[in-house]
Amino acid sequence: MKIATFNVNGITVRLPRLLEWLAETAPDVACLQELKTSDETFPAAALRDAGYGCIWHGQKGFNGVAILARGREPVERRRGLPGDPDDTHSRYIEAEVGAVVVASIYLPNGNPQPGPKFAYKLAWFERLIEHARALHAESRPVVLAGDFNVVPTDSVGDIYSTRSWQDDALLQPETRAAWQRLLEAGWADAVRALYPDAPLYTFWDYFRNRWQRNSGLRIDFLLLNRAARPTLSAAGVDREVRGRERASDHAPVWIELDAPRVTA
DNA sequence: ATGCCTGTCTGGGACAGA
Repeated sequence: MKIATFNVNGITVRLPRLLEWLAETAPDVACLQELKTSDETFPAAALRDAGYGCIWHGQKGFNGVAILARGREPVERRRGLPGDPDDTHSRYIEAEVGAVVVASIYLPNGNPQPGPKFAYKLAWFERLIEHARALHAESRPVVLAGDFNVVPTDSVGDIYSTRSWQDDALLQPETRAAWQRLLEAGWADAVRALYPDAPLYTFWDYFRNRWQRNSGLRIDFLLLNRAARPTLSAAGVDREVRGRERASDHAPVWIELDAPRVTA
């Protein structure tokens, strides 16, 4: 089963690129972020015509997450994280697709920091860690996929250079500490697990020719719980998608899971 | 030193993104 995550940066303007990528790579599950459109204007018909059932949590103008499943309907389990009834952002949706549980996550950016947006980011991260605790304990395979808005380390495997990013919310110690606590609960960073040292950038800013210079950041991830980890067989970043006309500033990331093992 | 681009909603600027 191929599971992908793709921050589309506006599904309306990106629809041709999204459909093209779905046709080329045929993921069984695709988690999308930054739909930037309301529930009413989500292009469900076009995606169904492309062979994908979908659930989505939209929001006018910004945020928005979706889960697509090839040839089937995702069974929604939850939209929005627990822990803050006043949180109006559409950043989390969770579903069952066959034997697998999948979450599409758009963690807050948090800039500028310090400030209320950074505080919101850290608080949202805490809610995710808390919710993920129960997910990790499930006996079924669980995949947390999305844009986590964190650069895990200063290494060239995660960022081309920190010079322009020292004060950015994505690199702050508090952000990285939250990321580490999430992983320490047992989640495996799937793509990194297969490629321990390679640059695995998933985002290149639109300006300053950052794509052309390969000045990228690794901020999109697929995390696996204990049940999913042994089934991981392949992973990658569809970098070429970032170089196309009218591209998102993120590239799709994907993993391949073998059929879940049956325990005797 | 700086959203330098891009998308969205709007109604030409502002906000958000990372």
